[in-house]
Formats: sequence, C-alpha cells, structure tokens
Amino acid sequence: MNAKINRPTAERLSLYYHYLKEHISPAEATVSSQQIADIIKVDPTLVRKDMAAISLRGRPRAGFDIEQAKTRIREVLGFNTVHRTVLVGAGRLGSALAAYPEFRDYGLHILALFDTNPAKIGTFVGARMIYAMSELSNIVRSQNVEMGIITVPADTAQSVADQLVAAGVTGIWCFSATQIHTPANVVVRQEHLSAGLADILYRQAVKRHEQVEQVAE
Amino acid sequence: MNAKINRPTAERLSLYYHYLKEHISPAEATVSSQQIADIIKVDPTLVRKDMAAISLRGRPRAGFDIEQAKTRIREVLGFNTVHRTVLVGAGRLGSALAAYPEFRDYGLHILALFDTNPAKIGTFVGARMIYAMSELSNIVRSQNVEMGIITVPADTAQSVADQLVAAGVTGIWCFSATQIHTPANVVVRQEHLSAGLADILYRQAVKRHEQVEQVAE
DNA sequence: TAGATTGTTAATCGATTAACAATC
DNA sequence: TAGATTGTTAATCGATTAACAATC
Repeated sequence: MNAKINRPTAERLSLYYHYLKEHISPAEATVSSQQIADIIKVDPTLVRKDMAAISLRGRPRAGFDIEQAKTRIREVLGFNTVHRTVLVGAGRLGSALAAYPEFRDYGLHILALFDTNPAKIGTFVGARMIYAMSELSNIVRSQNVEMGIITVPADTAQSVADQLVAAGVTGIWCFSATQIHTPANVVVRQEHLSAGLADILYRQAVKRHEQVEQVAE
Repeated sequence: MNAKINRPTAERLSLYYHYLKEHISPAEATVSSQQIADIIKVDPTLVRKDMAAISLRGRPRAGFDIEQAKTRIREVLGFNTVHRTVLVGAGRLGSALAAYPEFRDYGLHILALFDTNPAKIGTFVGARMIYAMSELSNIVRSQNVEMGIITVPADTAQSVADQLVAAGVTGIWCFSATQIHTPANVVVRQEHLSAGLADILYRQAVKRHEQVEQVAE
C-alpha cells in the first residue's frame, strides 16, 4: 500500500507549460513558483508540489529552470511521442481541428479523415485526404493508429466509437454531444461544449446574484 | 456567516440534463438517483445532494420527476434566458460554433460575427452576417450583447477581449490558445484544447504504466 | 404492509494551503 | 552574510461517500 501519489492534473501541467512557453522573457532562465502561481491563479505551494511530483527540483532563491521544466512537462504529458490519430467527421468542426497547427507540436499526428458524405471522399483538408468509412478499419490497423477523434453528429457517435475500438484504438477524443461507452481499456475524453456553455452562463448568473446581495446588505 | 452552500457544478447539472433529455424512455415519468448515477459515473448521494441544492424534491420509491427536473435545471443553468452574443473570428472553428444548432436551445443567440479579413466581411455564415471589427463596439452596445465568443488566433485574443469588455460584455468564452485577462466583473471561460489533449494523452500513458505494473506483480 | 428510495447527518477522503526549517 | 525561495510536514478545508431514519 504505497503512500498516495498526488498526481498533478494534466490540465495544470499544460497550463504551466503554456506559461513557460509564452509568458517569459527570453532573458530569464528561471521562474519562481510564485510567478507561475500568480498567472495560473493557483497556490505557489501547489506549483512546487506538482513540480516535485514530476521530479523537477528548483533552486532556493532562483526557482525552476525554464528549459528543463518545459522539457520535463512535455515528456510527462506525452507531447514528445508521436500519437497516430484519425479523425472521423470532416464537417466544420472536424476540419477546424484537422487544421489546428498546434496539435503537431503536441505529438498529435492526424493521418487521415473519414466521412460518410460521398462528395467529400477523396478530397483534402490541408494535406490529409478524406476517406470512406469502409476504409477505417484497414487504415487504423495498417497505420498503427492509437487514437480517434470523433466530430460526427451525436446520433452516430457511438457507432463510430465502436468501429474505432474494434479496429484497435486505445484513446478516443469525442466532440459529439453525447456520452459514448467503451470497454474499460480505452481512454475516452468527452468534450462537452454545452457543459462549457452551462458553466459560463451559470457563473454569470451567480455573479449577478452576488451583486444583488451586496447591494441589499 | 451562512452554512456553506454546496453548489453543484454546472458541468454535473448539464450532464444530468443530457441524461434526462436523451436516455430516458418516454414511458417513464421518474428516475432514481441511482439510475442517473450509473450513467454519469457519480455517487447517487451526490445526485440527491445536487437535486436538493437546486430545490428539486424526489419521492421515496419513485425518484425524481423527469419533466420537472429538466425544467428546473434549464432554469438554473440559464438555458431559458436569451443570451445575446457575438462571435469574433469567423474562421473554421468560429464558423463551426456559429453553425452549432444546439446552442439556440440553450439560450445562446449569436447575433453577429466579426472578422478582420476584408474578403469575409459582408458574407454570411448561415443567417449571420460577418462584420468588420470597427462595427464591434456599436453592435455590442446597440444590441445589448452580453457575451462574446473569441475564436481568433492566440496573438490577437487579448486585444479582442479588451474591445469586447470596453463595449460592455459581461462574459467571454475564449477558444484561443492563450490566457486572456479581464476585469474581475467579467466572467471568462477559457477552453484549452491543448489541455484536453494533454489529459487524454496523460491518461493513456498512466494506463499503460498501470498495465506494466500489473504484469510485474 | 413491505420495501425501495429519498433527504440529511456524520465520517471519510483527498486536495489545497499554511507554516517553517533547509538551502543556495 | 542576509534573505528569497525551495521542499515537505502538518493543518485545513471542502467535496464526496457512508449510513440510516423518514416516507411514500
């Protein structure tokens, strides 16, 4: 029974990475946990804990080495490995994601797109061709694809997920507005656009409510 | 000093809502906390607490009234109010979001799009016209726009946010890959696509690691 | 009625934060 | 050196879960 490892969330690590990548003047070689904490809006102790958890040591008075931290976070998050991926659903959102230039820098290589629309099959989005669904299994197997991105309408998302899983992917990133179900060995991340919307609307409402209360006091 | 209200997260509420909307046979009028919990992968006690927190009472033996729950969640999350919105950045992602049909059902009314590309100005995405940035302030003010969606490249996101705030929006939903800063009275939700990617890659890596450990035992 | 399911209090758990000695 | 900042233990906090009497 090991002591519980306090695994830092991938989200926080990726926020640190962004900060290190963008918000630092090239003249400075180190950052303090406090500097990071100020921007990410998090406690400096938590930053130090996260860093320690991924074996990054800082230097008292100086802080953490920026280059070293960037490298280590990339490593931990898997950005340095090539992740062979296909995208199913070459609509607007799918095309937008396929064209997202940053993905490549994070190791995400989208090898092929798939769609059911015969008019789209054989055409290109950037350098990637759109294939018929009947090719999915072959391509996933022969190209050793490990991840599938789903950007189809909600009512076909589960069927697409099933096909991807049957063909052997171990990860699914789903942008369709429905909960998909997969075997336990497949990692699924569901992006709930409407949950994001709910969150912002709710927080606006809470804020208005608080302001009313303050006036009432 | 009130007792702490255990505010349910908007994300959970929106997941409940989806479940109620989609996963229930029209023949049944109620659901138990257990049924919801099974699908959402959450403890049934937590579901009951969340329901209680938004003043939904269930009936022992029966559970919660589905119609009543849907209505109440919509109310709490603000889906029943019209949220007047503009979208800045009519690229692929922006157009995809503007065309997303479900948003309307959640109260999100995108009134106008904006872009800097002169070739796009005056053209339409669905029924919405694309305007020049110089029109932003006028339209936000005259149409009482409360929210802005940002889908521009990272390097111009802050400037767009500043313009939206200056024009009077109280909420910003930002899809650009950068952290934007706003006054405290503005609610911001930052969608970090790369954080989502980091999360799924990280979980795949953790899972592989666990499997190796199991074999080693 | 019997028993399934709620509503709520108390217990647990883990994540975050405070505190502070160690150290460059 | 003096003092800023780390690394880590202990304290706090809040969210989740367990337990169970109330109730339809």
